[in-house]
Amino acid sequence: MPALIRAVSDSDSIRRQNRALVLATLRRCGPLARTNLAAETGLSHASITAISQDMLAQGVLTELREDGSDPMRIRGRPAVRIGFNRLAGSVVLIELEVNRTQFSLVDYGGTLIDRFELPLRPDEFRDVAPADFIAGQLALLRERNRREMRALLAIAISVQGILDRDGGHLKWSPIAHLADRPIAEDVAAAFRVPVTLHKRGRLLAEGSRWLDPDLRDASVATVFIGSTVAMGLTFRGETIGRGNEGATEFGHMNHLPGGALCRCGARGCIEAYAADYAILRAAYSVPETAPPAASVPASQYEGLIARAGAGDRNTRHAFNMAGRAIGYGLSRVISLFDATHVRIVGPGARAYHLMRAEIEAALAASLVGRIAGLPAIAPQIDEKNAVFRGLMMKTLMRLDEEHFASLPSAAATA
Amino acid sequence: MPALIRAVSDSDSIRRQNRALVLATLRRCGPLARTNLAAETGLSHASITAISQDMLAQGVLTELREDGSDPMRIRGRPAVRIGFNRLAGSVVLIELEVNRTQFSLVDYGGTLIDRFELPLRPDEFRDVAPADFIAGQLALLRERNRREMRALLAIAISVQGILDRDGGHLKWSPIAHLADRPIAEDVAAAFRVPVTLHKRGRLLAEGSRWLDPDLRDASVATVFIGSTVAMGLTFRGETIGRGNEGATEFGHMNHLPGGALCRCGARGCIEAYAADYAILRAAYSVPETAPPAASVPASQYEGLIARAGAGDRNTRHAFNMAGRAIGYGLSRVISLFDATHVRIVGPGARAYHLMRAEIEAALAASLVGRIAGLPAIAPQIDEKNAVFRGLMMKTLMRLDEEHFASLPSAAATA
DNA sequence: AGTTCTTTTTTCGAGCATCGAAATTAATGC
DNA sequence: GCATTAATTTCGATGCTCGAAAAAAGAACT
Repeated sequence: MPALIRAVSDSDSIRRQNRALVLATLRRCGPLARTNLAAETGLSHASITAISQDMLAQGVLTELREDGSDPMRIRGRPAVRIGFNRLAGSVVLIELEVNRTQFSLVDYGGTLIDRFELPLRPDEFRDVAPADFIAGQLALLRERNRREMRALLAIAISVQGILDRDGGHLKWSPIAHLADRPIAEDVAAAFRVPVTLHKRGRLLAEGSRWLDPDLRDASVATVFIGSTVAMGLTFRGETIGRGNEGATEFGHMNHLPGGALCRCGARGCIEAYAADYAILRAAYSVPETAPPAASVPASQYEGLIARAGAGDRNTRHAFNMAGRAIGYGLSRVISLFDATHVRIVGPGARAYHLMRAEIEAALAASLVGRIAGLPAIAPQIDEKNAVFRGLMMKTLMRLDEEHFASLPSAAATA
Repeated sequence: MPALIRAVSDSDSIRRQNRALVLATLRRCGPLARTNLAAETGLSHASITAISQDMLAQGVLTELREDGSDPMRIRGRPAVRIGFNRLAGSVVLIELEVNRTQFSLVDYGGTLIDRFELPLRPDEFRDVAPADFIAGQLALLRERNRREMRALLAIAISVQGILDRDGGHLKWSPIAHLADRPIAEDVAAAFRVPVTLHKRGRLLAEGSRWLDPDLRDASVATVFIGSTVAMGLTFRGETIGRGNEGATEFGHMNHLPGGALCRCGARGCIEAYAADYAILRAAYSVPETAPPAASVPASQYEGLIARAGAGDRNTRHAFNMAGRAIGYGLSRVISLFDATHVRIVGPGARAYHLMRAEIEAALAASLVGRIAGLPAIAPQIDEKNAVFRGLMMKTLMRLDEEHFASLPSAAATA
């Protein structure tokens, strides 16, 4: 129930909402016959006919001609499934991370058309404006996919760091020289499509919801542990906060006042105990006030896990401290929002068994943990695509809602 | 944008939404002429006429005949203002607190009709079922207000403690013997009206939003400091979470692992540093592992503030530690949700000047505090009515939305 | 007292999206 | 070729909003 910022409702808003409902259902279930669409949405068959005719005429949806033999069919008129018209448009999804970046071109149906990945030099953005870097790569993408890029409808960029309340501007980022540079505006101006920035941690939550159906309507805290620590929260199936407000900065939530030195410069952040560099530091008994390593290769992190597995006391202790930081962090989170599920993702998921005892102990020590019970915690090893998936679904569903659901009726246009 | 749990939209939902819009506007602005109502809601004059005629006929709204001379009026047809029909129904609002309880009878227009307050014995609910206690007081209220109680539409109860996810059941409470007893069900059965439970901390946030127009659309953390510590969060003008899920348990959020002993039995809760009993304990150098005092009289707490003001080192230190706990707690909260405003309410608001430096230092030490800037923090001394106000607005607006906005049209009935 | 002006409120017809029920379509089975 | 079955469309009704024009209710002016 929106509280005060209500809008007038009229036949046009009904139209938009029901069209959006149809599109959301197709995103969730894949192509469906009109009959199933009616059952799934709760709309009458008559309305589904009207809506689908309209959107077929507009080229938003398309009928799937599946002449492939269908041995299961029994009798009656065969169902014709309807799905997204892949030609309706395309979007570019960009993932900017500390040392790599990935560009993906996806059509309206969610099919990957082209993709490439680049390493990112630490000083990349010192000399080149981020927007120019992106524009350059997009030009490349356009070379290779002229047709699809002509139908470009949106560009969405996943970034790490702190966005301002409107989500249009990066105020701080672990990616060097990236914060406080105009990105969305400049790219939007060059390509004449809307450009949105998204916080990586939230996309992770969004993405794991799409990858694991159990989580779809649950309240989930998705914790990424790797070279940073991040969290996305969903609440009964909705990502918390609209837009980019309310993005969580779990990694830089304080764990111990005046504690270990974090890459962000503050003391006692969770990240300063649980990120890869923190484990490295503790495992080799480097003082926790020592400046963090610039980066920890994946292989080295794996090595630390192995060392702990082999029984090395210092390394085990390092992971214990990490678990304690994560656990108390989670206990603080559930004091504010009672998550029913916790998913640990990223490289740190492989070290979950080393942290588990401390995580559970910390949660059990809190009032909410005792009363409401512990959330179901599980590592999720294979989440490589979660960010991409989240970015894609978010972007496509935004198109569904804001663009395609509100097209004027085809009849009116004709 | 609701993500997946969408509902079909039809002309009936338009009807409901626009009626709810009209009612919400009247709650916000008070009685309005039809013309102003149209301007304020964005609905056409024609629709406002239709809607108001309908709701006048149903007795939901009523025309205010204000024949009082109106020297300001210039020309033209005089405007007739429309307001809530006070006879449309009434609600009982119950505030259960650790040592007192208050019963208020309010009509649909929000006018207080009757009220009484009782002290609550610590063992009150050991011998008497909470529902029986409440039913007894309600019977009394009925004696005194036969007419209004016949039109009773809802009972809403403010409680302290942890509610389950559906908000129907109290799982833990600082009020002795109150948790895990059937309350809502039994009272509902006895009086045949819906009974809802509300967490006090959230009502505080809801109420201060209504009392301070600046906060109406802001993201606010309202912190209560007194015999307990509690927090309500609003997010761009909406209370976080629907229903009772997501209720914050700020007072029992961990501050220091293994720290001071809290009334809840856990160690290191914020409350164990910042509630009145914690100040008392620290001011007299009682070990922080000593069991908390059962209750601290208001006068004694005032005495502690005075003592600190007079320069007593131990007491000053006690308030500093409290500020530190609150400050780090807030820094953790804003790492998850960037509040723009913080309001300190309750008895502790009078001690704000003693805690302020530590609160601000803690916030400034966090990444989010540094990057996004500190929220505007201010004590709000006079909040006596905030809980009542929040409870009332929440309950009446719920009636607006769920009951009166969805009545079938008067024409259809006739 | 009557007329003009101004502002509020209502009336009227059109537009549009939904719905239920009935009709139509396109296959299978015999 | 004809009955059966299931998917889809057509049709008329309903209910809500809206814009424009009309009606209502006083104040101001002559």
